[in-house]
Order: sequence, then structure tokens, then C-alpha cells
Amino acid sequence: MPRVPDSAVRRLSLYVRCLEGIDTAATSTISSRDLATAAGTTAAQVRKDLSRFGSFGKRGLGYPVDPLLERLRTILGLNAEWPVMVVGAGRIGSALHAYPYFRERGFRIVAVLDDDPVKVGSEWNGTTVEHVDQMEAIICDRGVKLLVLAVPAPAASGVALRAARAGIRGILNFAPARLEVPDEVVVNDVNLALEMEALAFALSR
Amino acid sequence: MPRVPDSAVRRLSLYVRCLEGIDTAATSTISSRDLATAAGTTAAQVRKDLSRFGSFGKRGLGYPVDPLLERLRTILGLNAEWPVMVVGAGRIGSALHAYPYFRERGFRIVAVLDDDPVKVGSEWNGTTVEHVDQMEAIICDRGVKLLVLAVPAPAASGVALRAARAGIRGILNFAPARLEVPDEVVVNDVNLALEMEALAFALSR
DNA sequence: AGCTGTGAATATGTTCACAGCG
DNA sequence: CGCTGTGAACATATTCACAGCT
Repeated sequence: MPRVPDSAVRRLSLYVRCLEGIDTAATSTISSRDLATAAGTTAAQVRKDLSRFGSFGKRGLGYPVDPLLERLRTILGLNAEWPVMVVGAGRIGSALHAYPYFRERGFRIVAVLDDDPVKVGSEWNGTTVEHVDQMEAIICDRGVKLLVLAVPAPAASGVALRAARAGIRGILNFAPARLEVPDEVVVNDVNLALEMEALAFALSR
Repeated sequence: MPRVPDSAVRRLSLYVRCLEGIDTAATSTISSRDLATAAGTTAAQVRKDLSRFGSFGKRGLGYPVDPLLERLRTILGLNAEWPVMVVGAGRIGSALHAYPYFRERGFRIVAVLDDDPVKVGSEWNGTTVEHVDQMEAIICDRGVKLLVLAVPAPAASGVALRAARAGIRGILNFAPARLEVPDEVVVNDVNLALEMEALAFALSR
């Protein structure tokens, strides 16, 4: 299977959101042009992105909305339920937990871990905080493949490596640190300070 | 001034972080190779990125750390203080407020707004929540140029447009919605569900 | 000799343009 | 005739390779 550029994956997610907003009773089909307008891209881009995974549009008509949605969800892995572990019972994890779009997409937070004895055992948005020492056992027991890492930068790489060895396959990393993990583990860095700096840069010119 | 690719700006921010971790008493100069290793890129990439803004390396030696840091901070606009307004007194804004790297970089949250009467007037991490009706006045009075937008998706575009008209120049947008703002306003979208989906996609193959 | 700065070569991603199906 | 699917053209970003300074 040829590699899919990261930018294309993000657009596919956007297409899902746009398609979800369509009343399929009224319109059962959508053209690349209309989908492009909704998603903020070009018609050619939409067609290229979709054709990468086969051709399910109808020439002269457009793409049938429901089958396309179903197909995109399958491609993106959104039909499966994803148990998610959060390490770092702070505000970022809390924000994600409260984020409605998170659960909607099948991401289910099944464990929240911290190393602070004050936090361990406390209720955290309906979940009991467990100690980070339990990490490996919980990953195995609950079949967790995805990790949200929201610990201070110095601790990040150590936790990530332990998690990877215990079976974690993907990490959403909020710590401003480079994670040293095996190649087969996918890391997605989210650095909020950096996003802000990109704005500051743009305004400084 | 030629356009700077977005990916390059992000790397420049990373270089700043890496350089900040260096003890300049011990090593006053760094080679592109060493900086590349620290930042997770290649030596050629580092040199290309830096040469874009002039040549301040010394052949045979490398780049002098302190002057390079100073130069990068100036380029990125990190020497200035940036007053920031947060609209949406929820968990995301709260997380940013608590995020240490935020204040460190000169981003100072000078106002937190919400439209919920229960929240307005309450203390929010040391700042009093003000009503979103006050937005335009506060933007002007406090000279705010940067906005963190963390409101529900349906409200996002309206708030953004009002803010833009009142003088906001850059928006860090956490709402999963396309903002309709004038071209001169820079928008940086952060979509956490989408980042998670990118992981799910990678693992689904 | 070591390392920068940079044009040239390559790789990657986007847009164009049109053949061909419905 | 409208709209998809896609190779070809284009644009952009990264890597190579080496001349030239220290």
C-alpha cells in the first residue's frame, strides 16, 4: 500500500466532518466541488485524495454520501472502538476527556494515570486515577493501543518507552520533548506553545 | 521578504528550545550537525533554515549559541510581550493558562471571556472572567493582537469575525470549524480529535 | 581539516486538463 | 453534458554535494 501523506489524512478527517453535516434525506450525493468548498480545499484535491483508495464516485453525479462516509470511516479506523490511556492527570487530559468530539469518534478513555499520590485514587471526571506503576499491567489487561501523554517534559520519554514496550502503538504527545521510542510506534506531537509562536512569527513580519 | 514555509517556522521554534538547553559556559558554539541531532532533523536542513535569514555561522566552527538564540528569538517575535485574550473559559484555555512554556515565551493572558453568566465574574486561575460583550472594548483597551478561541464550534466563526474587526491579528483556534475572517488575520487551527484520528489511521494499516 | 552557505538534484505534494463513463 | 479519475505539468520542500572561509 503506497504511503499516504499526512496532509491527506487530515483532509480525509475533514471530509468526514463535512459529510456528517449533510442531511442525506435531502441530498444523497455530493460533487467534489461542493465537498471541497465545505472542507476549504479544491475539487481536484478532493478527487485525488479519494481516488487514492479506489473509485467510488459516479461520473456525472458525484459521490454517494452515505457509502462515502462509511468508506472514509473504515479507512481512518473510526469504526473501531479505541481504548485510550491518559498519563498525566492534569488539565490537558481533562480537556480531552471533556471534549465531545473525542468520544464521538470512538476514543474511549479507559484509564488515567499519575505519579502524584495526592491525585492517585481521586475521582477525575468519573474515572479513578491510578498509579503510573500500574501502567504496563493496565495496557495489557485493557488492550490499550493509544496513549495520550501529558506529563512534564523530563518524564515524557521514559514513560513513552515503557508504554511502547508494554504494547502501546500510538502516542499523542503534549510534552515538549522528543520521544525515543521504537520505530513501529507512531508519535504525533502537539506543541501548543509552538503553535502560538507560529502566530507570533507571522505577525512579526 | 520571501515567504517562509510553515514547517521551517516550526523547526526554528524547536531550535530555540534546543539552544536554551545548552550551557553556554561550557560550549559557546554548536555545529549544524549537533543542532540537527538535538532537534531531530538533518544538518543540511538546519543550515538551509538558518541561512534563510542571513549567515551568522562561522565556517569551521559552527554557530555561536547566544547570538544565534537572540537572533532566532527576534525572528520569531519572542522578544516582545504578547498580550493574549482567551475566549471560552473552559478546560482548554485553563490548560494553556497553566502551561508553563506559555508565559515563558512572552504570551501573557490578559483577559478571559465567556458568555455563561455563571462563569462571568468568577475567578479563573487568578483572572476574573469577563463577558464576551466586552470583547471589542477589551481588545482595543489592552492592545490585544492574539486570540485563543475555545468556544463551541457553532459560535466560533462569529466570535472570530468580531474579534478580527476589533483588531485581533492572529487566532489560535481550537473549535472544529472553519473561521471566516479577513485575509490579513492569521488563523492556526488546532484540532485535537483530528490529531487522534491521524494516529488511528496509522494504526489501521 | 572542519563546517558553513548555497546552487543543483531529487523527492514530495498540489493543480491542471482532459479522456471517458454515466 | 456533468463530473470523476488520473497522467502530466507545476510548485514546493528536502537532500546532496561541494566551493570557500576560518
